[in-house]
Amino acid sequence: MTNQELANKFNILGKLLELHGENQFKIRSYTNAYLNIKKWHEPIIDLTVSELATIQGIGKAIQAKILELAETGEMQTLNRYLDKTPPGIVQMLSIKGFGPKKIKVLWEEMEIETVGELMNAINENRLVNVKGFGQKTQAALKEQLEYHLDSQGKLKGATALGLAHELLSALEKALPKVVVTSTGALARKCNVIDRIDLLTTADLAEFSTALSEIPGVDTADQVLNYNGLPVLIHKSRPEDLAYESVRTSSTPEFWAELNIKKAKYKNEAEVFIKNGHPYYIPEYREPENLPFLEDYTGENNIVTRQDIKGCIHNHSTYSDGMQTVSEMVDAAQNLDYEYFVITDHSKTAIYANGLSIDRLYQQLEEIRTIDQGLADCKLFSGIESDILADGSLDYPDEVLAELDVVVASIHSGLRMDEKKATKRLIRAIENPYTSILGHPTGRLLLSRPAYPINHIEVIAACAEYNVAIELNANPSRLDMDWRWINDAVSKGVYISINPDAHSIGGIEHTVHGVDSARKAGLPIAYCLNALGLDEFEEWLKEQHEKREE
DNA sequence: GCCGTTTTCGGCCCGACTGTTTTCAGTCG
Repeated sequence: MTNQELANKFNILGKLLELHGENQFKIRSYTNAYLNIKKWHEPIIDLTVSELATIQGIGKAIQAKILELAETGEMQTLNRYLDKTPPGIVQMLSIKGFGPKKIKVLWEEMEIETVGELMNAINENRLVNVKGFGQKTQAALKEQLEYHLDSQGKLKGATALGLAHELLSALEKALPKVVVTSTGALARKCNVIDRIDLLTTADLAEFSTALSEIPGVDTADQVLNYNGLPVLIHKSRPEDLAYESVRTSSTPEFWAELNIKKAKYKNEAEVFIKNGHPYYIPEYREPENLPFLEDYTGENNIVTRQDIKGCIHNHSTYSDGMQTVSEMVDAAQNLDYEYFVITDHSKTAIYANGLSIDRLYQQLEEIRTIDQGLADCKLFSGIESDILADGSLDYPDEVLAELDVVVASIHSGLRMDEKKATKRLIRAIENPYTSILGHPTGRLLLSRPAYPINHIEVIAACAEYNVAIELNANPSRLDMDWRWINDAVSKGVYISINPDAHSIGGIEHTVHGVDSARKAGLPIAYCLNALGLDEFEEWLKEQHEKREE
């Protein structure tokens, strides 16, 4: 059990207690335990009682519950509360903008116990008369609920890729002589996936038998699924494999545009070349790329993980990271990064232990000392500065001037219309201290929609003010969306593929960002952190000159 | 439920934002 999974148990327990009107401070204790467990630097589940006791906010009762989870995988207290709460109510707890207090009111006063009943009540305009609710709350809730329902049955790309990988390994073991590959949205490395597509030359009956014997595969519910994700099998004759591989991995719109003749081909590349196309990598086979086919630079010019030389936007224990600056940069050095940028949260991000000016200076000194001791990796200073409501940054200019890199991001006040959000972002982009615009739309895939922005205007502003745009590589964000990359590249804007790492393990989120960037065929030359150290320092010099103009 | 003691129980307590209120409650990052 990972710390995140363990922490989630206490988070849900806290929310359930709140639903059932328990003591506020008890609830706070569980919520504290959730926060502390989530960001602990080693696996909590392996710790002994005396080790657990050293963690702030973990007292006797919570120690016992962790031990119980370690031994049995269950927590009786949690089970008891789950038993006396309708599943629909538990489900509602995961809808953003809708907390235990509001759910409790609806449950007790309206006797709403399922998501369907909730949707009905909203559609019949019945929530506006409930105390504490009103027109706006009802409308916001409807929006969140629709997003929530739309997210059901879907997985983030990184999670689905992991699942598919397991399934393929098991299949290869069971059927060593036949070809099985993933195709469809998995092959395109989509950000969100709702189905596993497999392509095989196996006999279907034999394949189905092998499949049904793999743990996690369920055929009972009409639709074949693996751990809840539907599985679709595409059958190919061996001689059609290359053709079928391109066909099934392309979206129908992209495939139609290609006009491929049905014939025998040796491999995917031949399918494209013999039909007068460059080899389009699987990730790229999306309709949104059709208007930009002329800009396709070819497989060898598209960014890969190996091209990424620097690691920008990382957190440490100074704010909400799990590891120290020194531990983080050591890990980066082991991964052969040429440079590493620490950008902890700024002072407004109180929830994330954002840095006061004093602590920022303290960290700056530490960064400079550590950097002097590094042989193969350059450590830069930075900040992830909150963009405040009016678009200004979070520290005075003379403080920002001390830093190598400023990533400017919005973390609060997310409910904005397009006009307000665009204006707020552009004001931050115009700030001469801003070097990179962080996660431009604030989306959390499958959990929180993006706030709307006019991305054309935002990208144009980045071009004008020489600001790079982040592609946040956290699999929950992947923001900016890859669909906007073609426009950014055409305007000469650098894309920075940043892990937003909060732990050593988070550093390699970078691969998911690369997957997403490849969907737009991002050329290496337009990826900021594909620059080598010398070129990156040149770019920093430009950034700093901007400050003096 | 946790913490920190004046060692046996009282205090604990993000701030911004929003929408509902008419001074506050709920939710979020």
